[in-house]
Amino acid sequence: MIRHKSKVFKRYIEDRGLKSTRQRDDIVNTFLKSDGHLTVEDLHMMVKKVNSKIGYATVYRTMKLLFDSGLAAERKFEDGQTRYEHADPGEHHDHLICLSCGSIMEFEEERIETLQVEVAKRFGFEVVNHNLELYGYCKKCKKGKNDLADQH
Amino acid sequence: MIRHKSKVFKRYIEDRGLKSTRQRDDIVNTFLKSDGHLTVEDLHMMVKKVNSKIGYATVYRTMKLLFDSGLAAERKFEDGQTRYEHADPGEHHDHLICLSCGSIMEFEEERIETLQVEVAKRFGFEVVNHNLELYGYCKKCKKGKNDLADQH
DNA sequence: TCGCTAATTGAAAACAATAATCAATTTCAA
DNA sequence: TTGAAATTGATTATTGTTTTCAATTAGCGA
Repeated sequence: MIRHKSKVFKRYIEDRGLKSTRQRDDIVNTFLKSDGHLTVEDLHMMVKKVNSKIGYATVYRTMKLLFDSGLAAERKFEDGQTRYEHADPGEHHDHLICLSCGSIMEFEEERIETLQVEVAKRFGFEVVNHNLELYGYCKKCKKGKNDLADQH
Repeated sequence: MIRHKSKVFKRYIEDRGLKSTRQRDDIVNTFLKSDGHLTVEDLHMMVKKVNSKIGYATVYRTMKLLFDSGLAAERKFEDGQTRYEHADPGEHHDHLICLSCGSIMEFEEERIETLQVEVAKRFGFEVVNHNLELYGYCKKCKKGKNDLADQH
């Protein structure tokens, strides 16, 4: 899987006359091996373990390339920091975000998608993509909150 | 309506020992008389017509107060600029955002809300609020796009 | 392999949106 | 009226991201 995506990236780079560099490889590999919703800061920290003198700017630039190549998805949640996650073609999901611990969960719900398209149609609107985030408290944090409340 | 909301704000201000000032009144009135989804920049421009020497910072601060008082809702779309719209208690809606002309339309779809809660329940997640934005092309811009495509 | 040109890098500066600082001004309760 | 506390506007700081630019590097062709 990673191998394949690596190839896709190399192909993307070659196709537009860009160059393959050590830094790009390190960043791409780190991203492909990772999991979750990572900020540029997260990625920079991770890549530095492999290649200690990689700069922030290079991470930003490479993540843009990964995004453009279709391998990464950019997510902008309410905290204002862009996060990157693996993008799988044809796949789409939305997020549950815990306001207490910050954990991010993914879900798919075809029926919501269907209704979105239906609503858009009412407006003569053509949907290209969408964001749906549910903010609240995850199972663990909700429990904590209730325990706390119980003490009163 | 505006009268009433004005009162709510005055009440809010008094209740926490804050002071009523000319600047705040000007900003609040401008916001209450406005319509749509306004950035701080929009609001600043509008308020300056009434009170030409109001600073940016005061607009930021007052919008925070309007938000805290429940009269304004903060929306963060993908362009990274916070927008404010009127908040009506108990009311909630989502947005259609045109990628071409930037127009923002509102919609309500109870069935989507219901499904959201249902999904959250599957995760043991307690939803506090949510964002749903559909990005794409509005009726007018879609038409323009097609007309353009027809020429080829 | 060498050399050259264009792409890339990292550091630093620039940017944009927002927040915090602070001296001067204003509000409002006593 | 007055004085403590809040507010203002200008400016500076901050945060996340992008751009600039001189130095380095990749990779094609000889």
